[in-house]
Amino acid sequence: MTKNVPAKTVGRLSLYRRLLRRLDARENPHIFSHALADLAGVSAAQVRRDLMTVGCGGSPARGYGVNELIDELSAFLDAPEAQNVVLIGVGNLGRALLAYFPARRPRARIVAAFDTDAQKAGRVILGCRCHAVSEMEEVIRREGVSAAIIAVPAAHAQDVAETAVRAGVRGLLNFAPVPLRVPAHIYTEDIDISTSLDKVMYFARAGFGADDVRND
Amino acid sequence: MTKNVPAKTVGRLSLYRRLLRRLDARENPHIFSHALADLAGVSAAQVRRDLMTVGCGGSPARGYGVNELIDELSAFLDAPEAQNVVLIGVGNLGRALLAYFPARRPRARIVAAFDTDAQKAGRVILGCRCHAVSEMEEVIRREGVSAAIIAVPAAHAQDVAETAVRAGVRGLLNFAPVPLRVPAHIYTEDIDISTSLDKVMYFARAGFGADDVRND
DNA sequence: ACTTGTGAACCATTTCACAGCT
DNA sequence: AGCTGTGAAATGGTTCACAAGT
Repeated sequence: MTKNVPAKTVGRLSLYRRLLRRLDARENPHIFSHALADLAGVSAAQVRRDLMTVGCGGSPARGYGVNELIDELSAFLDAPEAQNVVLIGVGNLGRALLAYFPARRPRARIVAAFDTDAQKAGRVILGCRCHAVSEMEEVIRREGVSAAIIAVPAAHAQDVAETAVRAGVRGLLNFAPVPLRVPAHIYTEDIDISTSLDKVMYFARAGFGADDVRND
Repeated sequence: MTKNVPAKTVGRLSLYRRLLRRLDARENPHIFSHALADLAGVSAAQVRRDLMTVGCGGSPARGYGVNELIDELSAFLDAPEAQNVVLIGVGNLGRALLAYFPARRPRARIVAAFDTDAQKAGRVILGCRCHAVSEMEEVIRREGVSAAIIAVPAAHAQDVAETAVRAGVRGLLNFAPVPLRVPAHIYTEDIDISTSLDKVMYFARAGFGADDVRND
């Protein structure tokens, strides 16, 4: 069924949904592609093409129905039932993620965390039970976890990724500053903060003329 | 001079440099494009093209000199002197970033942090002086800050971005889950953790056949 | 008059493939 | 024999532009 929607499109659809939810649908129950495009910082044609890709339609007279769109996007983006997620690495970043996620993402339940620090094993940190890394494979299997968030130092990232994949995880959100070598059918999203800062520092440098920077 | 190198290429160059630094140049003072490609998870042709773009050369016999490459990449990526950066928003994520960055990025000095919480103003958090947001414009000007890291809630992101830009910042690293509307000559890198998790959740779902997922 | 939906054109980026070097 | 450097081709993604709808 799913017609091979590009990752970039999925990303924008997630953004559209978030922006639409911030709108008060009572004030304005409909929105035109160019208005949503403005909010998202993309072109109107891009919005229409993205929505078309997942079968969302609007009317030339009124545009797209806000609530309708939110529901259709959710039907596309969300799995039928909530998906279980684990966090690997409960350092500074890991704790920030624990504080950030559970609140606003009820469809992705962080069911367990793992850390090599023996002090942390067994404790409950920010509402999330923390286990030793040695228990990871068993817990992931038992809980039917579909994705893992990797927030460990570079040196351990490949290792924990392999363990997670062996246990049946199908998606990885990788904050470690190294690319992971995993089988092709495992989806990996890298969030490389160091590289991002390098890019910002590079383009923030004085010396770019009229600034014809090609961003993506 | 700088010949309009695409942001994606700059990102990979930053990655190559990081990977090369992890190598022990004594063990292996030279590296072939396919070996570096393997480490970076890209094609060998990609590596050669990227290095060519910034004028790095190798020899068909030995490949590229590791230390030489690190130096050439640094000459390209780094500004002549260290650049000053500020952090806006000292919540959970902001503190994690403070703990993460200063250690490993000596070229990007986080010279100040800002928060609306009056409790934090004046204090030194993780080695970084924290100011009230009202002082932001003045501090950014005084310190000659070239980039800002935005780690505030969605509702405040546009506001603080505008203030930072008004004060002369040229690059933004945005962790808030909304796109920023800033002038075209300001480089913005969005790190949208919510969207990234949505993408992982989407592609981690069961039901993708032989997995012909188009990633980027 | 202003919109949506969409084939076609366009553009950026990646990969191919091979000449030239060692 | 195996590499680098690089035009040329291919791929993937975005924008154009316009027919059709209201």
